[in-house]
Amino acid sequence: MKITLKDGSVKEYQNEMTVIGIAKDLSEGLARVACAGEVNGERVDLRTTIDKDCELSILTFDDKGGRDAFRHTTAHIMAQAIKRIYPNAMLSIGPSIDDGFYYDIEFEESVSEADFEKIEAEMKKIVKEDLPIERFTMERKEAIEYFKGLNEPYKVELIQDLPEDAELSFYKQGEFTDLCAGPHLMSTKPVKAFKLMKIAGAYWRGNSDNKMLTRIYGTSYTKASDLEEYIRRLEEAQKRDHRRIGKEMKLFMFSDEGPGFPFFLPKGMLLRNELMKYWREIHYRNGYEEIETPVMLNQSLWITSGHWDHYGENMYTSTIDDETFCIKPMNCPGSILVYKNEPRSYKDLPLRYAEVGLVHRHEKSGALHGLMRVRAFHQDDAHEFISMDQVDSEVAHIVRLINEVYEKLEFKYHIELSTMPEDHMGSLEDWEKATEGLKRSLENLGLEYEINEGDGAFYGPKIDFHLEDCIGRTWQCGTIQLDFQLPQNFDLKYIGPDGAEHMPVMIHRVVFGSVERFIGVLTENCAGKFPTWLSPVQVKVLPISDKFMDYSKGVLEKLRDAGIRAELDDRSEKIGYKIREARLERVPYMLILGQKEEEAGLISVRSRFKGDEGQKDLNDFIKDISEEIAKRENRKIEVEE
RNA sequence: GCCGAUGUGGCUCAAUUGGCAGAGCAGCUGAUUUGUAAUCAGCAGGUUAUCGGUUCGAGUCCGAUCAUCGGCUCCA
Repeated sequence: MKITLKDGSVKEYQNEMTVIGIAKDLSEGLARVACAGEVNGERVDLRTTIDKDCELSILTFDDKGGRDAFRHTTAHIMAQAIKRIYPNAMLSIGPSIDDGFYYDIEFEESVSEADFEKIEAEMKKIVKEDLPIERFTMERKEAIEYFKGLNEPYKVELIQDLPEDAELSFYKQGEFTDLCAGPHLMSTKPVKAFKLMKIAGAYWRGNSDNKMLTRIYGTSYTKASDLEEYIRRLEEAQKRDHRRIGKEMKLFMFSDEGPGFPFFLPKGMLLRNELMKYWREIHYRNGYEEIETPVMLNQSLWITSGHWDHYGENMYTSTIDDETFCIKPMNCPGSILVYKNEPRSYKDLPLRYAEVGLVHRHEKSGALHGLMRVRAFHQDDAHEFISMDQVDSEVAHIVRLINEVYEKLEFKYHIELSTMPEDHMGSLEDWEKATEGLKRSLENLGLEYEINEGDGAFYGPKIDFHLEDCIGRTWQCGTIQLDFQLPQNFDLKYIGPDGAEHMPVMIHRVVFGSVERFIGVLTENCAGKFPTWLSPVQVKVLPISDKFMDYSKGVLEKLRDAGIRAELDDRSEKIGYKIREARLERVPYMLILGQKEEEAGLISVRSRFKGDEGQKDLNDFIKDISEEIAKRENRKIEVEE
């Protein structure tokens, strides 16, 4: 048989071979680090026998497939350890994930992180026992009886839900056997470096009507040093947490009196206002007109829009003169009222109404997360009224706009297309038409996207833009939603070139999403070192001693006259101390002023980008920094921090 | 909302089996007048999240509530 390897070379063997056998034949070194194999694109065990021509890759920990096998084996080791300590624990599922693995387990007793130590100790023993891992299959009936006998109801349910003809594979290591598709390592021995990370509740099958199981997260590496490096990286990432930086830089705060309601502090307001100034410029340039609609509107409006039906329990309400008013959770009905305020013509389309609206949504207490998930936030919304044949060009127009903003701020993002949810309005036909329209637009633009089945808005499918936070969680920011429902509910019309009435299509879209969330992501992306144009304080003036205070005040005044956000550190402290503090405040530029500068009529510039930039003429500096700000440059940091 | 954890000056954290609530930083006052990541000294700052209980005695033990953190569910 002929085996085609990853590098394209072909190996020939007379007899059948196992994957590990071929690996050994290729090199002993490779065999030692091999975790799994991939035969014609399908992941297999190292113990799998190959008896015909195929393409084969040997997967190591450096390959995703190898890493998955390694972590999955670690999950089994953890489960085995847990069954030794808690014989009555019932196992459900335990997959590998991006940076480790987890196992969902029902415990009789309450287990907490305090128990990790003894579980890890037992895991160490299992690794040391060097248990060979064997794979075998069982008949469905036999398998069900087997797990019933072990009192593993979740396993029984998993088997029962598999198709009748599915092959049921099992992995056995020592006294422990688990239902598992594999692949797995050859033995427990290579799992040298592992750590249980956290414990959390997780609903069985991800359904909140089901029982909550205990999920234990862990991770593992082939070397202890890699595990340490991973933990160190996590700690580094935590320093970028926007909640921490927001506190350090005095950008925003929260109070027990308003859970989920952010307070913006002076420095945070400067940042937000700059961001919105930029937003208004690009929206004006892209043909948007800004409006503002009321924060509260009569409940009847929300009944017509469908929000009351689909979302009522998350809306804040108030009673005024015996009538119920709802605090808006979205801006769209307000925009619709503006649309209906006058007769519309096809010549008005696309009509783009932008609104930075303050919306309130009663998010569940457990869902709140810093600025990322709040109960009151500003949506940089726009509602567009277009004709059916403008869908493609308008979606492309918006995608380009979002892309421009994300690139300006150097964000990485991925796109998801979300389709019809169970709880929805409107006909299947409309949904298909809208979904196809969005797909077509993305494909015309040549953009990659994932499909997120059933995750659309109740009134239409959507394109979502997801940004990453400091520890790799993704947050939906930009979104483009196509809507045929609200125009119907509100009986929207425009007069076409044929003189007849037509119904417009609505697009709901945001670029930042929630301004608050966007600031959170932005903060974590740059670790608080905002580009100069967004920095709350752009220049800090630092006199060497009080003797140079007058000169420094003159410099400060000139900076401020030029529209630069500058502050003076007028404390009687040493220069090293003032520099240290300005750096902790993440101020991009420091001007150090002493005898030399005053005598020469110059300034000494120290920046976060290049460190000491030497002496300069103040007017030259103002010219340079003003240009950097006006162009909204993202100046690169060239010095070691 | 659910599971688990946490809550002590503005911030970061101490406080032995239940036994006098403490430190550093920040703040204030004074001295120092400083050349590129922390000058020195003094002062002030607390109903230990809130409410209740056990106890001679509670930051510590128990219960409830609130908030926060990590997940799960949810996110129109």
